[in-house]
Order: sequence, then C-alpha cells, then structure tokens
Amino acid sequence: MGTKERRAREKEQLQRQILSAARELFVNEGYENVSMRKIADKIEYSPTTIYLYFKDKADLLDSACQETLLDLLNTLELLNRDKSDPIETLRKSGKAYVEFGLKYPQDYKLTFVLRPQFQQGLGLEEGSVGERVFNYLRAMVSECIRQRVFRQVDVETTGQALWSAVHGVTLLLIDFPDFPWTEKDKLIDTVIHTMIEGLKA
Amino acid sequence: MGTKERRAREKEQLQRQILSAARELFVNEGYENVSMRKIADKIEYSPTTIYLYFKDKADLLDSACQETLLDLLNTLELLNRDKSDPIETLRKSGKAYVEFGLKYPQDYKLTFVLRPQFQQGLGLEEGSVGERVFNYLRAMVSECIRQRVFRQVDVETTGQALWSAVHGVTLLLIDFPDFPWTEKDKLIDTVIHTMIEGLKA
DNA sequence: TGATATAATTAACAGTGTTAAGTTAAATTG
DNA sequence: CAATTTAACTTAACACTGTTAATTATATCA
Repeated sequence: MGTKERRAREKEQLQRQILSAARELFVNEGYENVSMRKIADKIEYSPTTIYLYFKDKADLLDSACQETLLDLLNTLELLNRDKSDPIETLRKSGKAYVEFGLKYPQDYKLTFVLRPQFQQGLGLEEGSVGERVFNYLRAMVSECIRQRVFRQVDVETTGQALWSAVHGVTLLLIDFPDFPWTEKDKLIDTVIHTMIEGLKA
Repeated sequence: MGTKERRAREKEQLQRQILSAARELFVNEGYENVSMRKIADKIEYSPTTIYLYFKDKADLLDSACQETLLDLLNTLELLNRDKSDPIETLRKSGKAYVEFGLKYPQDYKLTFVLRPQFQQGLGLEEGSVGERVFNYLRAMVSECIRQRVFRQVDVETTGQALWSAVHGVTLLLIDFPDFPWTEKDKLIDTVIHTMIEGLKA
C-alpha cells in the first residue's frame, strides 16, 4: 500500500521542480522581474499551482535563499583547513566567501540583501543554516585567539567585524561593476589582509 | 515681462515638490511599495503629470539618491577635521558615515544598493557627487600616508578597502536588525579601529 | 476677444500577486 | 465493479502596477 508514499514523493518532486525553476529565474532575471506566471510557464503548470506548494512569492525567495546558504556553507567546509596556520585558514575562507558572492552575485544579493527586507530579521536564528555559517567563522576566530596569533579580542565582535568587511567588499564589487576598482583581487586581498593585520597580537 | 521666468520657477517648484514627496514615500514605505499613483495622490496631481517632470520611476529614484549623496557629503564635510591627527579624522569620518547610514537606512539602501541595480554603473562617474564623497576619503588616506602614520600603502586600494568595511557594517546593521550583534557602537568602532590598525606603519 | 502654446488629465494597455470557485482525475469505500 | 470522497490542478476574476496616447483645460500673447 505504498500509493500514499508515492504521491507524497511526487508532491515533493514537484515542489523541488518549482523551487529550482524559480531560483534559476530569480538568479538570471532578478527577483522583481520574475512573475509567478513566468515560473508557471517554465514548469508547464498553471500559476496558481505554485500556491499549493509555496505560501507566496516571498516564500519562494526564502526557500531559494536557504539553498544558497547551504551552497555557501558547503563551499566553506570543503576548504582544507590547516589547523597549524589558523590565519591562513581565515584568509582563505574570507577569500572563498567573497568569491562565492562574485560567482553567484544574484544569489548573494537575494540572500543577504533582498531577503532580509522581506522576511525581516529571519534567516540567522538558532539552528538555521545561516547560524552554522556564522559558527564556522566564530570557530576560526577562536582558534586564532587560542593560538595567540590574534590579541585577546572579543570573539563575537571580531567575527562580526570580519563578516562586515567581506560582506562590504562583496557587495561593492557586485553593485558597482563599472567603478574604477584598482584590481578586483588586490582589493579583496587588501580588505582581508588589513583586517587580519589589525587583529594580530 | 517676467512671466516666462515665473512659469519656469513654478515648474521647478513643482518638480521639487514631486521629488520631495517621492523621496519621503520611498524612505517610509520602500521604493517597491510606492506607486506613481501614491506619489500623485500626495501632491494632489494626476499620476501622469509626474512624467512631465521625470522620465520614469527610476529617474525619480535617481534624483532622490542624488539628494542623499549630497546630504552625506555635507555631513562629512561639516566634521571639524584636525589636520594634525589624520587618523582621528579618518576614524570620526568612518563613524559619521556609518551613523548616517543608520540614521537614514532607507535612503542609504536606496542610494548604495537599490539604485546601482537600476541605473547600472552610474552615480560615481566623474564630476558627480558620489565621486566627491570618494575624493574626501582619498584625501584623508593620503594625509595619513604623507604623515607616515600609515605605511606606504596604495591610496586607491586602501580607500576602497576602507569604504568596503564601513559599507559592510552599515548594511549588516540595517538588514539584520534582529541579529544578536554584540553592541552596535562596539561593532562599528571595532571595524574602523581594526582597519586603521592594519594600515598603520 | 480669439489664436496658440503649454500644462494637466482621462482612458487605456499589458502586466503584477493573489484568491475563490470550478473542474478533472485519482484513491477509497461499499 | 460502481459510487463517493479527496486531492490536484485550472479558470476567472480582483485590485493593483508603470507607462503611453489622446484629450481637455488653462494661461499667454496678438
């Protein structure tokens, strides 16, 4: 009597299909320029079917951002961290963070700029993927302090400050592509390097 | 025969009135939630009248952002700069920049996040207000290097890196108001202080 | 006053997110 | 197997959006 389970599986599959189509459109055309009807066209269902699987358009955005955060977390955790050189690990992670943002600029903006505006204050609560990303950062900072390569700074504040810096350079590079930046990589490296130097013992 | 001039003056006044109403609505309700009809209601004209004074809605946004940039420039230039302590000047300016963003969060996001998305690559070209803001920053960095309180870093890259840092912390504080930040001012100060320390000779 | 130029409006178009009602197809029950 | 319930999906509609073209009102000049 597995019919019920099959149906449930089919439902789940359609949900994924909708989300996948939506995310692709969001990324390529921008959230505001994607209509429910466009998504419906892509998956060859009527527009209102989407509402059987997602509360509304913001809910779709929300789910898309969850996926992006998971991708980012994976990217970071795949870095081979050298325990004996926590600063190099921090540097590499920062670089990977920015490069992730530049590789998927629409995804990044959707997740870290657009979504908070809609789903106010959400996305970083306890147990969420966002929190896991931040935990990753916190752990690196802790290790730098433990090994006394950083001076005795506050872990929380320092983590947030580092996040601020990489977030800032990522967004500026995304939002002002025509600004006469000295050189992309040089700028990114400078931001990260300067922050790290400023934290050293 | 000053009728022509009076008419021109009246036109200009109405244009300002429209822009003022639009900016107020943008800031209070968010650009996306403000319709041309809402703006028209506020100024008690028909919606299409706006199109006699502004090309389209994006043009209105553009003009509103110009005003914001001017406000920011004024705020920065009103700081009493102590020539003998360029680092303190830089620190105060950074703080003022972030505080400006937090005081007018919608304005800030409109100018530095939303507008670039519409009016791609614009707003920082030669002779613009945006460029003047960046010149201000550049001058401060130059002074720090000239007085050898900073090591011999590249002015351009350093300025852009500093901008990245303050931009980042401003946006994070705006976008994630419910995130458990250690303490607003402590975070801002840490970001600025860490960057400056990392640049010192 | 009558002609002309300018300002402002009305009506309309194609599109938006979303809801409620209606329809079709599948699963369950007797 | 036939009847009925349930789930999945669609059609039609609402109130809104930015924007354009055609039309009306208003003020200036001869």
